[in-house]
Amino acid sequence: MKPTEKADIKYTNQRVEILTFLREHQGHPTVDEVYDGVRKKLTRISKATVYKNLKFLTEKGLLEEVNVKGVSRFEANFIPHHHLICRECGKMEDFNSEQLLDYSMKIAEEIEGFTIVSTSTNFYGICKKCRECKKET
Amino acid sequence: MKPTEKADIKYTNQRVEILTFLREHQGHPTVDEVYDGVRKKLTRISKATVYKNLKFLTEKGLLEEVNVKGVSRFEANFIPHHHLICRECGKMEDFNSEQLLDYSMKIAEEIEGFTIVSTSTNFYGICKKCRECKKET
DNA sequence: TTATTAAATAATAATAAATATCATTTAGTA
DNA sequence: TACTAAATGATATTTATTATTATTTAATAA
Ligand SMILES: [Mn+2]
Ligand SMILES: [Mn+2]
Ligand SMILES: [Zn+2]
Ligand SMILES: [Zn+2]
Repeated sequence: MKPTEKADIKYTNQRVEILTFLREHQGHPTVDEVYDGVRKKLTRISKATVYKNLKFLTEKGLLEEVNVKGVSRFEANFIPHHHLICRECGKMEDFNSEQLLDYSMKIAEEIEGFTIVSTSTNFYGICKKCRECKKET
Repeated sequence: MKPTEKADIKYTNQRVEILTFLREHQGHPTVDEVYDGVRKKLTRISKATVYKNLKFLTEKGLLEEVNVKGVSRFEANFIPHHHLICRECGKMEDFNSEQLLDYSMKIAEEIEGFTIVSTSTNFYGICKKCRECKKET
């Protein structure tokens, strides 16, 4: 693990592989996708360990849990960004717009009762693939 | 149910009560909160019916499922709006900003590969209650 | 480098959440 | 009012998640 990395945790092989996998796969993988991915390196890893560590790493602030259409997914990208979400298939892509972040944070300053520290905008629609599938029918 | 309402569905007592409850409780209730709320009117309603109908009404476009900190919640407010989300307790409040919707939709026009139909911004932070709790410790 | 030890793991059991089944009831209609 | 497809309630089943525990391991210091 990078020596620059904060977090006072034990970097076990299992945790390193989970983090590495998520950092190399920016598509917001599910629990099962993480499990299958990590198993290629650590064939004996238990699914309970994957569950426990996804939860643990999320609590420690090294991961974020997101949810699309009822399915939990995990995010390792901590650079503030937005998401394009397909209402059809649940695909979730990163989308960057510094100006939208700035605009939202400016608006956040006006909000009372909540102390806002970050924002993220979801863009809902239909992805290219799903749009083409629908045309065919 | 309002005669103006679309949706070609059977308006059973159970469905009417679920929709009514969610429309009268804008705080994004969970499955259990819906179940408990609706049971005050329909004491014999089954939990399976609540699950089935929340899913059904979501598919029919009369409800929306959201998720905060791994917990499913339901939304009956279809007027485009934003959310203030407490990272501490998971509270989720509505927040309106027409200008932010406009700004986001303008940006959405530039996006390729996705056809965007709506946007919503999440403001993450800490609510008043949680902030005061933390001060005390 | 090796010994020590608290924490993490694998395997599995236990819970909780969600869905499926099916006999009975009901909303919508004719 | 009678008919029928669909919905319900009760419960079984499945799936997702968390807890338990004997064993292993990462981090620390001798
Ligand atoms: Mn992302
Ligand atoms: Mn809302
Ligand atoms: Zn899609
Ligand atoms: Zn709070």
